[in-house]
Amino acid sequence: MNADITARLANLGTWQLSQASARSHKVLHARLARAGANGYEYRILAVLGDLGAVSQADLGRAAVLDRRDVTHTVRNLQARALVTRRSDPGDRRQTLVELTAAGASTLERLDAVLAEVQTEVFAALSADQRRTLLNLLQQLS
Amino acid sequence: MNADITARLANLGTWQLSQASARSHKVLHARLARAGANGYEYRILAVLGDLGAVSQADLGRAAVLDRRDVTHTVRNLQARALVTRRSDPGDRRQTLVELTAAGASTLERLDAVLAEVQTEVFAALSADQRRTLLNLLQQLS
DNA sequence: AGCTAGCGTTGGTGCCACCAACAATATCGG
DNA sequence: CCGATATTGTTGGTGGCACCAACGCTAGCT
Repeated sequence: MNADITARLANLGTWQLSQASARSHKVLHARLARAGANGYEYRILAVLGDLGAVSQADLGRAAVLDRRDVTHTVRNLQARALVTRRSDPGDRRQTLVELTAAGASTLERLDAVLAEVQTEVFAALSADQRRTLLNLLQQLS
Repeated sequence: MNADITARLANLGTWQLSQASARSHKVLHARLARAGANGYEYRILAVLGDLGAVSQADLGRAAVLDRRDVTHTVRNLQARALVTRRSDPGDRRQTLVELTAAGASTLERLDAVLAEVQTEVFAALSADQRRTLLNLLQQLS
């Protein structure tokens, strides 16, 4: 599989990191797509699941999404009746976003997808190795 | 920095892997852009540096690039006089691509950029930790 | 000879991360 | 209180990356 890759690339740590991530993303993206969602959508639903009603700005911070992507994605989720939006009476600049019941059940479904993806992506590692890997990745930041 | 991220995301191994990769990519992309190149271009130049004259198909295999992206990118590199293209007399389906002298010196420059990026991206880890990380990432494939 | 595979071209797509400019609202400091 | 600055959300993008359909030409296999 890796036999043909040129050594100049294969020897780069950043290449190995990006290839591992690309493989992971491929699995995740295919599974999310099959479930009718993309990465931004899951991220937003996940934040709303954790935090309840939250402003778009806080949503973007918690999901690490640019506010323009929050606007685009929330608009799309609202069109699919997965979230609602209302002006925040306490701060008229803000719009509060909240899961609908349909949104909450979609999130549950997607959470299960994400859990399967973790199992699949990290299948080749022991629990110990996986912990080591994730600790090292965190240490990179 | 990570204080605001929602736990549902932060606890996913795939999230941690993609965030680490995104940070790495951000550094790499900024440095390549400053040097006048992008990821696909560096990959192709790197393969040509390793292998010499090579068909586009082999180029794509060695750089892990779709053949259409090979065509697009090689065309662009040729327009910038960094590579040449000629029909392969031994197989008339194939086009051989080769670095020009300008291409070779651009590759040298970019190799130095890539080396600096490795240093920067993995700065937070000891040599031992880095080796462990890269071994684990490889084991994922 | 006929069928299949490989090659390169042309021209895309969606996802992701990133951004300029604007109007409305809130906060801060004098 | 007022002016300056910051925040918020919208509108509408961009480039990089990974991925792909369809075609004509060439090569390999039976």
